Amino acid sequence: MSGVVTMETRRDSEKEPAKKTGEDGWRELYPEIKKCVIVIARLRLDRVNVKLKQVKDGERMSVGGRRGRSGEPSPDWMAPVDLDDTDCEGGFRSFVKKVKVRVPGNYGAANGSRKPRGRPRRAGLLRLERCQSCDVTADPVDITDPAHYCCTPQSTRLKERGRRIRLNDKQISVNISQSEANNYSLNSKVPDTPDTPNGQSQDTSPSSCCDHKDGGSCSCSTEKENPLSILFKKEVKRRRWRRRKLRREPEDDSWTPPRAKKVEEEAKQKTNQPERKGRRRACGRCAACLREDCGKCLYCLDKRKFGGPEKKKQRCQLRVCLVVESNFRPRPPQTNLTVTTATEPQHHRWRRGRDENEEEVKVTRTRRRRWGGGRATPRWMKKETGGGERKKKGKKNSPAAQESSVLIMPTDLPHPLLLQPMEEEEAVEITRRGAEGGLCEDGGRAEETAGRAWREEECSEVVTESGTYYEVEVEVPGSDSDEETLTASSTPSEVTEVPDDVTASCPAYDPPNSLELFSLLGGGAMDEVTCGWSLLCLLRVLRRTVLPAHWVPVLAAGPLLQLLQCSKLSSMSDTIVHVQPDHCFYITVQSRLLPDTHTVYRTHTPRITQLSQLVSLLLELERLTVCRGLRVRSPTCCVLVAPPCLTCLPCLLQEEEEEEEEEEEGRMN
DNA sequence: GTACCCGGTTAT
DNA sequence: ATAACCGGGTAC
Ligand SMILES: [Zn+2]
Ligand SMILES: [Zn+2]
Repeated sequence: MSGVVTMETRRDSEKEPAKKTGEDGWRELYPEIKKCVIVIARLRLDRVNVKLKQVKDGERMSVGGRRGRSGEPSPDWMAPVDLDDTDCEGGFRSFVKKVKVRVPGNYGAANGSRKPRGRPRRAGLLRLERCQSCDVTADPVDITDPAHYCCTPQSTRLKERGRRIRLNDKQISVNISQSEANNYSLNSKVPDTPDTPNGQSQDTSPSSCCDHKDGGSCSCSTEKENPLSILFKKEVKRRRWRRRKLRREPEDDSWTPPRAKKVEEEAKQKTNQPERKGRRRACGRCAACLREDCGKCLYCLDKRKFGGPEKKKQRCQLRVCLVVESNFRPRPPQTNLTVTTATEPQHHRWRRGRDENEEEVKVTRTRRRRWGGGRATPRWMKKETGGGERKKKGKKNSPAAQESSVLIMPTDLPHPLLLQPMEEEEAVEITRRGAEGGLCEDGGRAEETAGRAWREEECSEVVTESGTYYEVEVEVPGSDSDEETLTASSTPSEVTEVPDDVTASCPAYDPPNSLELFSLLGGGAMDEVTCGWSLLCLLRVLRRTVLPAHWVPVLAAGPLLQLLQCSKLSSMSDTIVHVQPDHCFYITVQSRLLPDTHTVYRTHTPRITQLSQLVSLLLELERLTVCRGLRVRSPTCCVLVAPPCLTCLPCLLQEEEEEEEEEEEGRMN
């Protein structure tokens, strides 16, 4: 046994200073350490100390002193170690954990291991990883237990872990006391490290520890001492365990806490999320795709053909496919498209969440989509599983249920895109509530004049209690079918009631009640009559539904059901959603047809089969604005753009081109 | 084999 | 969170 080393991790904010006392310094001081004890303790609120004590093989730590509040520490967490001064104040305790330490070195040449991916690593980051020889599948493993923290990619598990490992986090004491026997290994690449067959298990690279790429030759499972990397990192804020892997990687190459795994799997099943297949591709048709590399942007300059170092390896910024991009990433305010300061793949951000753009090229509008990615599906678009009962009950007391003709508007509206119904959602969006619903018994309808003010409050309540789904309850009092409640999903927005008299063109006839359930799934052949009929049904439902502000449903010749934005104040004024008898829709804006390639077609099922879809569509439209295409209007103008953009890219480019031309002309003269 | 560039990983 | 790097999938 030799000295004690203190590894100090500081808050991100106080980086840099005293590097030598940090991990690097630690390593420099004790390059020969092979085994040690890690002590994690909280000394001060603003600092984390990890003490490392070198121990000999098999040596037993005999530690007196403090014990965890909950009694004996588990064998692996040997005991609290005496830390100087004040460390136990505030209810935190220190424990000792056996770890193996290897001296960091450079990857590469010496042991023939691979260069890690990603940014070049700073030399010698100390990494901590759960030993693969541990029984990670043993059931009652507490994922909150630092002992089970395994770390691989910084951005994934490590981050998860960091959240808990933060020693100024109260949880640490709890977590540690629950620990079980586990081994850690500490290491970074060392030249003298015995190599492994595929040269990967030693890799500090993200997928490293058990990257069975080569088909099961991983040494992790067989070699107890397999060194894994560990990184002490305090900062982390992932909300859930996330495991990612290359498509081709085998399933079990990395460890996910069982519980988290389970959750993940369940979630996956629930959302019916299709396996990701292939990578996304640009549409190849949009203005951007058809463009040539600009040769000026950051990525162009990176390309070999422009004499670049080929480091960034990204597509020309001006060629970022519009179809893909316009979907989810509003462009930065700056409209200067020749910028070279633009950030590197911002698109990475949204890409991650939504992976639907693969198959771009062949997707036609007849294909029904399912959005699975990203945040959980709002509940309203999920199948109701035995929630019927509960729902009713809950509603009874909910403010929403007590108001008539009032829309609840949650305040924090998620991106409308996230509200997309799943492809296979059931047609249960609109449910009839019979008399037994008993809503509103207490004269809840009195509120018709209620301003919008109160709703904010109510909304948040609703949101809080019901999680993340948005539901609008509309009570239609006094109609022939007394006490009828429609439930439609929606999102906050200005809302208005649909005036009854707007639908003048609607023939005055009443579809049978059985059709009031607006559900047109089932597809199949529908004759004209049926189609017209179904439009009527839809119209009828719409008339009873609170729609986003100033959208008015009317029936037009065709037959067509049109939704008009009647307000001149809306950015969507003069926009019409045309729903055809087969419930496919198209959109016109100021008499211009919204091009088929436009996002909204991609983000919505081609057929409107659910009221929710329609509402969602309208809400999404409300987010957009008409491309001003000031001086010129590109033939491929997108018509609707997402602010802060005011002009679509094609128009901008065209404008740009013309400007250039003009400039040249000016020069010539 | 090469060019392109997506998307995971890592530094900051 | 975001900028940067680069392995590797894919089309050719
Ligand atoms: Zn470019
Ligand atoms: Zn494109």
